[in-house]
Amino acid sequence: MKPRAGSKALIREINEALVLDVVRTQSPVSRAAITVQTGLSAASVTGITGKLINSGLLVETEIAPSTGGRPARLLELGREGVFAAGVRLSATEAHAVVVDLRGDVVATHSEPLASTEPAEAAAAAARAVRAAAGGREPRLIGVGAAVSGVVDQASGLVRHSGAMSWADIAFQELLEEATEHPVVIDSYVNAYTRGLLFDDVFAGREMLIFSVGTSLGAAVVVEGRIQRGFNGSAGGFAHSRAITGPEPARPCHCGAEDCFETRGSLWGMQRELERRGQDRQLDPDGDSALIANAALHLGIGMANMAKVLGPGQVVAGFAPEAVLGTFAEQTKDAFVRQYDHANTPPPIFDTAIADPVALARGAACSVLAGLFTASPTG
Amino acid sequence: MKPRAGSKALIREINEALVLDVVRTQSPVSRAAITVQTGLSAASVTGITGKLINSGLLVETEIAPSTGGRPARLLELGREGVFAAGVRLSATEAHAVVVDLRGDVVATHSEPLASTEPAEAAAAAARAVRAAAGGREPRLIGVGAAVSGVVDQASGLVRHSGAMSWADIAFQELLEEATEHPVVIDSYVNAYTRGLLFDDVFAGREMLIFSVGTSLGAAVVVEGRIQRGFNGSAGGFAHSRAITGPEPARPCHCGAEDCFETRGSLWGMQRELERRGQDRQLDPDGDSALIANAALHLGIGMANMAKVLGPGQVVAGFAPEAVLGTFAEQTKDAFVRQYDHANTPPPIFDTAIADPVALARGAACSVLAGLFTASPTG
DNA sequence: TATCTTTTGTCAATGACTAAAGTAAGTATC
DNA sequence: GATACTTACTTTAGTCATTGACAAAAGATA
Repeated sequence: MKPRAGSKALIREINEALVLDVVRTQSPVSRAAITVQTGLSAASVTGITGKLINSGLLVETEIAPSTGGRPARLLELGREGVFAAGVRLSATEAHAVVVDLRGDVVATHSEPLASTEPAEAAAAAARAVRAAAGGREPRLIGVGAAVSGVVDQASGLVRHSGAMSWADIAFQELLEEATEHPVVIDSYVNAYTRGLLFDDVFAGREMLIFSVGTSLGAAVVVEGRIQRGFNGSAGGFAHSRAITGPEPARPCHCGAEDCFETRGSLWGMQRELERRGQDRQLDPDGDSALIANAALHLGIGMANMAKVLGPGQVVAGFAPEAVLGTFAEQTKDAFVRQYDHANTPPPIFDTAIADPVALARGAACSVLAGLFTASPTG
Repeated sequence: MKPRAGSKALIREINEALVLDVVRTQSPVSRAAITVQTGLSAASVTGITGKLINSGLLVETEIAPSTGGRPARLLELGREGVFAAGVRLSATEAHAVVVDLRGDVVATHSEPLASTEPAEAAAAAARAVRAAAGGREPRLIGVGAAVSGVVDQASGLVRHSGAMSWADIAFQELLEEATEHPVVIDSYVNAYTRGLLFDDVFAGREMLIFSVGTSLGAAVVVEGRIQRGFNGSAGGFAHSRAITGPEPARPCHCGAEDCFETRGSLWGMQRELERRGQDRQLDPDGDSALIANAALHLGIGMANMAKVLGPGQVVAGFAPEAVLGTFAEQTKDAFVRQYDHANTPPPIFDTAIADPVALARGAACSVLAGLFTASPTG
């Protein structure tokens, strides 16, 4: 991100974002409290909140009981002023949600994909967004899209997506033309992370988020910002090498052997079943040994990555199809055992479900995040 | 880092830093060029450079040949306006350097340590700084310190240092009292990285820096900023688990087994010699197999970490005592072979020498960096 | 010499902030 | 019930960094 010169406009942007963020996290809140929290003068807060109320981003709701003087007039984020949309794109459907300024989902719509051809995918995504938005479309400030694969958000390119069979597709531009709204694209796991960051429970400043499903993904949050790395390729722990011991090596679709993806993903487990000559679906009960082995490798891999970055919190989001008996619990156990050896305290480890709505909502939250942080999106 | 409200002072800081950084990277440069580069108006550039010249941070040097109009009056960083000091602290000595605004070393001084007791270490460091600074001491804007171990720069605490036998020492405060200057502390590898970032050759925005010596260290640079992680514990790849195959497990001083530090560090190699009953120094020729094995593990570990973060550039800084035959070259070979499997292009891999002066200079550059970046030090 | 080009400096206007004073709307006290 | 006190918000006047417009400087060009 190229540095930007300071100007009065920048001051305003910073302070508006600051005020909005205080209201977001402490809603409902008085102007006096905003003054204290932001360090701005009371006069500035009056001016800034006035402008934000005019544009519908803030609303005055109740009047607080007096604490000995004039009672405070409490402010909250406006639920009707602006909206953001998010789409989660898979090979078969586009799942759209619309959220209000608070990140609450107010509408959803799902649209089938005729093909994974980029233009058709963008058209289907646009139809889904339009249907979900309905009469709110003029108040949409942008559309976020969660795409499977390696996504370079800065350039708007999908570098590589196995599920869609894409390579270097300018999907941001395609979707902007189809929806006629500003678009932000991101990978599944980064979109999911955005959603987590928007909620207070997971709003840690140093977090590591894993997505576990057909493939594996990881997102890195440092100082409250998602790190994307060179060309958006950060978090690619799926193709780090797992520690395998005496078991036979497993070839990975990437060309290497024994990547974590061959051990811990649904793809890897299914592949192992095939190798054993069993052409059937994974069975949580019958394949418990296979699942336990996957969980072990996943947990160890996650712990190794966690030790590199030292996050305060680790979240493992399991896709609905990856909820297999005690897979998640076993992964957590393996993580805790492996991390235990280090002399730094282990991070909090949470497991969660990463379903299509969570991904689409996360993508929408990427759009909202622009309002609450002044510096370029993080 | 808590968000800070926008104000005229902040704008000034941002723009002064912006101007200084343009001059730093493109010196010598005209005001007109600064106008283009920063996006500021010519009027602002006149005002800002005027103030910076007054305080000695900039100097007007030559006059450029005319390109058809009034010739430009070129600006450079002042060599005499301000200075920064850096100290590299080991168990036996404090090595201080003083650098000018351009990061060039103008003086060095080394002072022995009577003991590793924190107050004595701070006193020795202060003596070294004072001796190196001499008459420039009033123009010192701060002192940077590079300490072995896990350092939490934000709180100024050395969390853990094996070499010094420290745990949770408020060394920043001690050194501020001893030197009567503002102090920034950092780990060896982060300080070294600072120095690299100050030079154009290594000023990549996505880099991974490793230090290889008695112990191992890693620094993560994302978007041009050093990432410290939770409690400053980022980059701790030394105690990730190495992939070992059929060899016997090696216990690590941290309590775990087969950490990279047991394989790739001088400590690990020396320890392995002892295990074999050979109580002698490592021999580059006689122990070439041991060294080759260490290089292999190092290279693989570095490549795995690189794949997680996707840097554009990887630098391995070898301490002078870790220059052992072709150790560095073999490490690079192992890195390239391991990375080759991934479907992302491999980063540029450089090896370099990380000697005491490089570390001390890097620490000094941490201090200078505050002048060239407006946001809190990164 | 006159004109053009490029760089640098000056000045009034803009606007975002702050301090200080004022207004609003309650509670506490006699 | 009148007065004083508290707390919350608003208004006013003043400060200051940036900007656009213009002026001045200094050499090239014809």
